[in-house]
Amino acid sequence: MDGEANHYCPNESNCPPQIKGKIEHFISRKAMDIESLGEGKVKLLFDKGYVQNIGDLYDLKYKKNDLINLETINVFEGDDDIEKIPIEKVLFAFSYGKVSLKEARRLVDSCNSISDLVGLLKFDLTSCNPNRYKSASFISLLNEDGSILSKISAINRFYLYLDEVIELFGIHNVTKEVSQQLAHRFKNVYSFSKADFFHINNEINNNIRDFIRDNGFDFFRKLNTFNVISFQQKTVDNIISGIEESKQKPFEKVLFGLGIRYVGATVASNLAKTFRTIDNLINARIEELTEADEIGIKIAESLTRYFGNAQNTSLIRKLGRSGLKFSYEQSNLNSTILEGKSIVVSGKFENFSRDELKQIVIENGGKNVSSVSMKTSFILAGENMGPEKYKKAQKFNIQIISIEDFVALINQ
DNA sequence: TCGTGGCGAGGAGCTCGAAT
DNA sequence: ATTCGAGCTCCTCGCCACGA
Repeated sequence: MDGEANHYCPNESNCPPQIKGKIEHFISRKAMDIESLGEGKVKLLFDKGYVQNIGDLYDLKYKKNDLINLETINVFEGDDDIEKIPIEKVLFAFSYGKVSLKEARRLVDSCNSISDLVGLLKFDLTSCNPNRYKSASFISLLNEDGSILSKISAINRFYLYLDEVIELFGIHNVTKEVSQQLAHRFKNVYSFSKADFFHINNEINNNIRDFIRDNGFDFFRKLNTFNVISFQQKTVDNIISGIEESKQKPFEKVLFGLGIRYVGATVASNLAKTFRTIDNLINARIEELTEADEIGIKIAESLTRYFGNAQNTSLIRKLGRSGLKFSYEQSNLNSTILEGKSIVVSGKFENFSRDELKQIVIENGGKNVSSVSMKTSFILAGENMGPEKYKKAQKFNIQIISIEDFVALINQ
């Protein structure tokens, strides 16, 4: 879109990054706040076909046993350095458990050049007491096939590219071309499991198949170029209970979670209060929408576009059947002491979270705002309030009050 | 058992642009 | 012209899983 920093993919319902982004938005703190799920786990669940849209999250409880022990090596998209592997990780991976990553790092740190390192690996450590230096047995392993050391020496860098590591890895059978093919293939998958790993290698070269089948996955795991994401019992329990608890979230949070363009937390809250139910909102015409507080033509058009898509309305029906709230529940005001006041909450508080304080503001008739302006009534400041907010408060002469003063004000 | 490392939670600031 | 929310990035710290 012209003049905009953000580009919206027109292929909304079939573009994987956009679908994953919508799921991430839905589970985020400001929306449904589903604990223990985040970017990495959402991507794994999506890539493995467990979650194709936000509605599928509510079916995960039926697949609990499939999720436990689900594991992937996760390649982050757009990471330019993904191919560069520090030499200590290469040594760690080649040691097949004989040397720790920490120990490999210590070895590398003690060297100023690759020839120092090769020298150290070739001579010094083999004479050490193996109990003091676990590396010793590893070094003798490297020495059995001098070509590993000589190749590292020839490369003369403290990092290797992925294809160079693969070339070292399958040292007797892998050609330069095959290692480049493999490196390219790994770079261009987002995540893969042990089964995917065998599949890739079977495709490429039968000669190295057996070797990789026995050692490959663990080797790449050790290389740590890829992040390992795994679902253990505790994680799965936390995710399932987080998803169940999200059914208690009020309508405005659900509405925000749908990820409709221009509908953030505040707009969602206004819409929920004004239209009361999802059906009223779906059926509202543009002119009815723009009559609502702070809703202009852009937001109204965005809403009608969203609700005009049958996939979106069927998703909403599915979420409704799962037990999510799609009608507004009026919260009882504790007082009207903050009526007409715009309040900024900033910093850390010992006994309250910021969200709790914002809820207290609403329950007492006040309005939460996120940035300081001349219209701000006061700032409720905890430890380490934003320095820019402080500057603006000084500039506009806005009162800054402590949590103690705020509590006293509410309890008047 | 303890150290390590990644993910997620919770906080911040900044820019852009919609609403008024 | 001004206000302030949306949408983004960045930072720190605690939790969890894994390996030595």
